[in-house]
Amino acid sequence: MISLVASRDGGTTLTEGKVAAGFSGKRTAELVGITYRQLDYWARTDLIRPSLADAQGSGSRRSYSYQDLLELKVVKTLLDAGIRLEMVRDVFSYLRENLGADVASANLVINGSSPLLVSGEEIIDLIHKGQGVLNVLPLAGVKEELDNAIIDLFPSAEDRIQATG
Amino acid sequence: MISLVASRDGGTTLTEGKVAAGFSGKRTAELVGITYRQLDYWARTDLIRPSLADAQGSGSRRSYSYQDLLELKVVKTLLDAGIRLEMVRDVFSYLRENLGADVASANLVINGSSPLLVSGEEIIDLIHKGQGVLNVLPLAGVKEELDNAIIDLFPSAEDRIQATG
DNA sequence: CTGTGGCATCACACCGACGTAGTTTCACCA
DNA sequence: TGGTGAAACTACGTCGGTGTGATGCCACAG
Repeated sequence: MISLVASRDGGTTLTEGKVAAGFSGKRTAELVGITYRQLDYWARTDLIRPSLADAQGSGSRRSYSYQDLLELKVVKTLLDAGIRLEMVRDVFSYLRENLGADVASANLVINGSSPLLVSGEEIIDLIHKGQGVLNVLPLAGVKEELDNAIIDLFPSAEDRIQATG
Repeated sequence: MISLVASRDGGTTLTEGKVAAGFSGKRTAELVGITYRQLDYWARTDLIRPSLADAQGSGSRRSYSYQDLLELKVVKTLLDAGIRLEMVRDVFSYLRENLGADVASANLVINGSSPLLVSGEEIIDLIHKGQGVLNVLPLAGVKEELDNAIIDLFPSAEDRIQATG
């Protein structure tokens, strides 16, 4: 399990120790590498909503958690791999129902519309018994890319990213 | 390498030994499990064209080879797995340029837009070094399903399907 | 307490990948 | 050697997933 203690949106200045409110919509899009329009569309259509503060009409602000960013990055990675958004929706709704929110390490394996979280060893079995298409995504790489993007934008926030699992 | 010696479209009757002209559009769609509209669209947009006889205007007939059916079934399987047609196009154009037409056994592995044909053992390496999404499709299963569909429609054609590799 | 920058929202357009319906034209059978 | 059924073609509609402004509105700075 991995968590970011503090982010750098809102807050009067770049004061150390300030626990910010999360990531704004625009910043989230930047960090994840998607357009604001995509982020907006995905929120409206219930793919991924900001867990810290949802929109409440014009002028309000969405606020995304670090966990949200991770999930968004997973979506983006799957899209880049040529997977349809519809399938991504199925995957996430399934994961949310059948697993905790700790979609963190391990590998995401998609077979049809029933995804799994498995270790590297277990994947081999799946391939040998493999019927149909197997989509394999190592989540560690996703986290790494995201953290690099964050550090790239906020160099001093480096120490705030802590590995707990 | 796997080849079907004779099919069962055209030809006066079900005469044994008759080497037919291939599979008609409608039959091809049935056997592969797609709609005629999809088959038509894919032909028009240069995804997969009938290699035995292309269309020559209204009233003409397309004629698909067994190899065509295999490729069409691969496309269908990838689509069912939630992969966008655009990615499928990239995969096939790459395979046609960098490999022979013997897209037969082995496993199809897609990493970005540069697919590979590898054995079961080699896949393990790819996963360990895995960056990004890996799409794995065992082609043996695809052929099996196609052959079953053909035998299902033409029971007496069973002996005409020969494995040569 | 108020002005305004920034964010959500809206309206419109667009493109790929088809579905549906109607039309044209050939291939094959009688 | 025709007729005709079936296959290719055309036209039009649709839906998801965006891009592109324009507009409305609130949160926060001052």
